[in-house]
Amino acid sequence: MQLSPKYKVLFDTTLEKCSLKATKQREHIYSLIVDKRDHPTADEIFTRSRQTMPTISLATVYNCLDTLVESGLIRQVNFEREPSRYCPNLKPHAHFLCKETGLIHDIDLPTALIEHLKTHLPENFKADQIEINFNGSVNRQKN
Amino acid sequence: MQLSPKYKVLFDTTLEKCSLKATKQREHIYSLIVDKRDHPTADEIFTRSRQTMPTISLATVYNCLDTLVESGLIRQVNFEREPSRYCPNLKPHAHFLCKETGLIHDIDLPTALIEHLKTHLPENFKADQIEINFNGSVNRQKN
DNA sequence: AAAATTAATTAGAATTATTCTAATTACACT
DNA sequence: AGTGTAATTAGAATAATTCTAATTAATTTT
Repeated sequence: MQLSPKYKVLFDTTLEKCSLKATKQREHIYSLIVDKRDHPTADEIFTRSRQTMPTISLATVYNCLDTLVESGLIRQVNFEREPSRYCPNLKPHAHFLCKETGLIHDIDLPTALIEHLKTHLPENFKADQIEINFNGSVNRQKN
Repeated sequence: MQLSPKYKVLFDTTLEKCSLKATKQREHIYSLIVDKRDHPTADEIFTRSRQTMPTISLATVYNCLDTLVESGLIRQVNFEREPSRYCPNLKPHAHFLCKETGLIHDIDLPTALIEHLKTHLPENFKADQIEINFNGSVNRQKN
């Protein structure tokens, strides 16, 4: 609900750089995604945002999410054709969807590994982005 | 439209193994996907299938595609939230979506590399599947 | 500061891919 | 031939997202 100085600066400067306005709706939605990093859907974000900003509309949520994704402040995460989810982690990483819990986990991957993947492309192929999604289950740790 | 013996056997034995029936609609749809490997959508498959099987319904196309995916005869390919596409290539491979042409290309990846990716998962994470999607552009080769 | 311009938000309708429902058809087995 | 089960079918329903047109907010120009 309240962005920490670090994220506030990132938010302001990033939007500035894209000549987009740092509106209160955009900041509110961004702060929700930064605060609760459970990869929420647009609808979940809509519900959460109305708790403290009851007049916000679903269209605005979608608009703001698009803006945040385009500016590079958040990433859109898609598994199969499920509703899109949103993630504030900007480090290169993959995602893991646990089929038991439905939870999505960030998986850190070394940049070198991601670059290595690109070497398998034919030479006239130029990749802007790589998306790596794991499906599986997270086993409870023995104790 | 007519499955080669190799694919016909694969089709029959795979469905048999899953105790599913090798109906003419399923075979027809499978043959279209094997024949024209351009990663068609359900709707494109529906249009193509009606050319030689005019009574087939869209629901059947979806049902057959589900069946073929579940039996492992084809793979479902999803980019962002675009309509699902279908692919008969069963070797482990990634996909590359060219933003200029909209075409999807298969990218062969060594099994070892895919296995290597799994080593970056926390040890209690067990992956059933990995999906790797590239976005970018294919540059015309200089000549 | 008022007026004008532009961008962002809003509510609700529209779209689109997909799934569901209920009825019919096709086939395998007695 | 009759019965049971699975598959197909048409059309309705769903759900996520996008679109439209009107309003609001913010910024720049007069």
